[in-house]
Amino acid sequence: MLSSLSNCSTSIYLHFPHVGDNFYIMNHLNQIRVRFAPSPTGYLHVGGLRTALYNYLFARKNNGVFVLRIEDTDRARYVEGAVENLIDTLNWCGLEYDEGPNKEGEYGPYIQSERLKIYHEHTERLIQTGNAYNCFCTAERIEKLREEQQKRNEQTKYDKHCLKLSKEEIQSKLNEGIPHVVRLNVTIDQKVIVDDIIRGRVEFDSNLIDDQVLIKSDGFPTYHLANVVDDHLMKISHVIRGEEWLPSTPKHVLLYKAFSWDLPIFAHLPLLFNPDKSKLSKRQGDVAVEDYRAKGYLKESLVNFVALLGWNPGTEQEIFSLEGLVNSFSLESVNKSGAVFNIEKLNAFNFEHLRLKNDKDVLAILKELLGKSKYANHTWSDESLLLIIEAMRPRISFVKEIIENSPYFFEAPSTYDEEVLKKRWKDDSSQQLEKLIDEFSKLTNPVKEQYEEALHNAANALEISNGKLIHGVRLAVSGVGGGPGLYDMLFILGKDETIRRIRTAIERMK
RNA sequence: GGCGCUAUCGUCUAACGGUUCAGGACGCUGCCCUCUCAAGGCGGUAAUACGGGUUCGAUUCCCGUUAGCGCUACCA
Repeated sequence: MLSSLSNCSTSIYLHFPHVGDNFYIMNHLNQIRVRFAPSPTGYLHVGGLRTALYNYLFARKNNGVFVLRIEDTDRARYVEGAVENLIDTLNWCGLEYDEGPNKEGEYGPYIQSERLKIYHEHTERLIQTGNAYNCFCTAERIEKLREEQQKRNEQTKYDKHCLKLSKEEIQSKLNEGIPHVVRLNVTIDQKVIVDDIIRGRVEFDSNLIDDQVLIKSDGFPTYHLANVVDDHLMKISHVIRGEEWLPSTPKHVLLYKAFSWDLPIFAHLPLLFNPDKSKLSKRQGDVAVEDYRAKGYLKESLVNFVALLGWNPGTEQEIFSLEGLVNSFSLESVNKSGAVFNIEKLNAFNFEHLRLKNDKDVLAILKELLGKSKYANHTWSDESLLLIIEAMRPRISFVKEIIENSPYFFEAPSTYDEEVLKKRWKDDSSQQLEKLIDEFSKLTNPVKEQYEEALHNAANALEISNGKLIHGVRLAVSGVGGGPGLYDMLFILGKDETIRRIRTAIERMK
């Protein structure tokens, strides 16, 4: 496919800074510096989280620096409060950056809209060296050009029309204040090589690369210019980003070349997909980290799950803390192929991480949820909430399920599950439970074993099996057929409440 | 259309040419345990897209086909 290029007059063989098997030993940079460079569109996409995470892990693993840079060069997409939200979400995930907004390092500012002067100075250099030029073409002309090219089934690209303008013409147009952009002057017939840690060597034909706009007519740089200038100035050693950037990387390579700058090392991450393998999008479920946070996912599970989408430690371990991920992570073991974001597995991770959490943390979450629930006016002692947590933890994947699945710990049942009623409540149930109430009444401050003993006594006296009583009590006390062990439930509810609920049930079954 | 990337169970993945009738996890499912629901234990289900090479030997290397995805903006 590249045979037509075999007689190219020039080839760019770019500096490929790897030594032996170790990509990380670099000649020109002695410090690992990576960046996460989102555009503030309002929320953190889970794909963005994965990119941020890999950058973070790589930095931490290699004693490097993790930079957060805000790419807000598209004024049309500006969203109020997006940067604050982004930082908040990143912090919630535990991905603390070393340099960035509100945490200035040597290479700031870290918000691109505050770096306009830098981009213009660099663009001026490019124009002077002939690597870029002013373009005064109207949107209409470009549109028409594109249409014609499409009609002829040609590659759609700018025709370098304004490159032919004389110095005088340019100056006079500039003086007239005619709107213009600055374009990259891509030389033809070159082979542009991108070396990527994950994908190996990828070659591009420069004839297929458009004279990319570098500075828009509003004076803001495009991503292509800004990211190259900033990555260089911020001494970024490794550019770790999504695969959607791979096709425009040759443009970036050409820019580095035009500036006579060394290349960073590239690593293009595989994409995340919807269940139908299309690019992960809002239409098919939640894509914002904030959504998962709101739904009660633990940051530990989200981070752990997302880490394993495209990377694995080479062992069979799946459950990791953030520290564990740092220790095991390497860019070489990142996969090439995209991965489906599978909620079921995320849920399973939440289940696992929920049981790894200590009681105190779960208690804090539960109290927060209760405060936002219909039980906001009630208060429970930490002691009893801890007992509820202990009873429910093996049965849930989310803390909120304690409230959803076992409301009977917080209020008496108002209805009884019909199916269970049919199956477990017989004609003689009421009478049997009366006997049980007698036994329970004899107890003072009973512990769970005493409930068991009392129930046993009642069953013996009635000459029935324990099971007969147990199911009836469970239903009377909880309204449902499932849940923690009966005696645990009774102990948590307490003697008085237990008896009250059994009485209510007997009354209502009449 | 052009360019590029990718291709192992439904999904996430392991296997870095040969201890593989392809391993683990999620899901689904059977049994055990059990006062229920879970959890847990022990099983089961299910994959190398297709076709050519290279090789004594290909999931693994090469080529092609097919499919999926990405990019093709004065968006990132």
